[in-house]
Amino acid sequence: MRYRMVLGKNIHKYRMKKGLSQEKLAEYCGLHRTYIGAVERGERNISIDNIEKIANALEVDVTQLFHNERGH
Amino acid sequence: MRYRMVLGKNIHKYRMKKGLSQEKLAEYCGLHRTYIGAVERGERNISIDNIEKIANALEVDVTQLFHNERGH
DNA sequence: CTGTGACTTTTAGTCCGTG
DNA sequence: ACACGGACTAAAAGTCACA
Repeated sequence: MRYRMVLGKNIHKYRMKKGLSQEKLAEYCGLHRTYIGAVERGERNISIDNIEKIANALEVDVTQLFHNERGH
Repeated sequence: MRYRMVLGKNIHKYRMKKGLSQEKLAEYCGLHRTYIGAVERGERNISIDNIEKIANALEVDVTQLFHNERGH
């Protein structure tokens, strides 16, 4: 199960891009700040409804959150 | 919350494309057949780990399951 | 082969803190 | 501002009998 890690990394990336704190993002999507942190670390098995909420708050498409940047 | 509907439709589509029954797909991804059915109908708020399992069983990328075909 | 309602178990998700 | 923990509540996971 490693897609939750990809998701966490991407949430972190887009959150930083918007200059938001975990607290602010949590506020925008109606979730708890400790939960956002855990998701970014890949510790939680997040559900699709919440993935959608976070994507909306970050103003990105859901598919963008699943994009796996491997590589360099 | 409507991404779970998109997901359900796509799971159904790719399952049909492979000529699988809900039972067979359930067997391949280690889930229960009634659960697969409920997900296809958009009744369950499925988590990322299970989305990944289903994508693997269908041999498609996770992002494909989120692709929204609109259009007539 | 699939839909549905009911059900129990597990975990998501919250809220209180700490360093 | 973030990581992490414990305790708690809401909801998802997972199963079943029957239509």
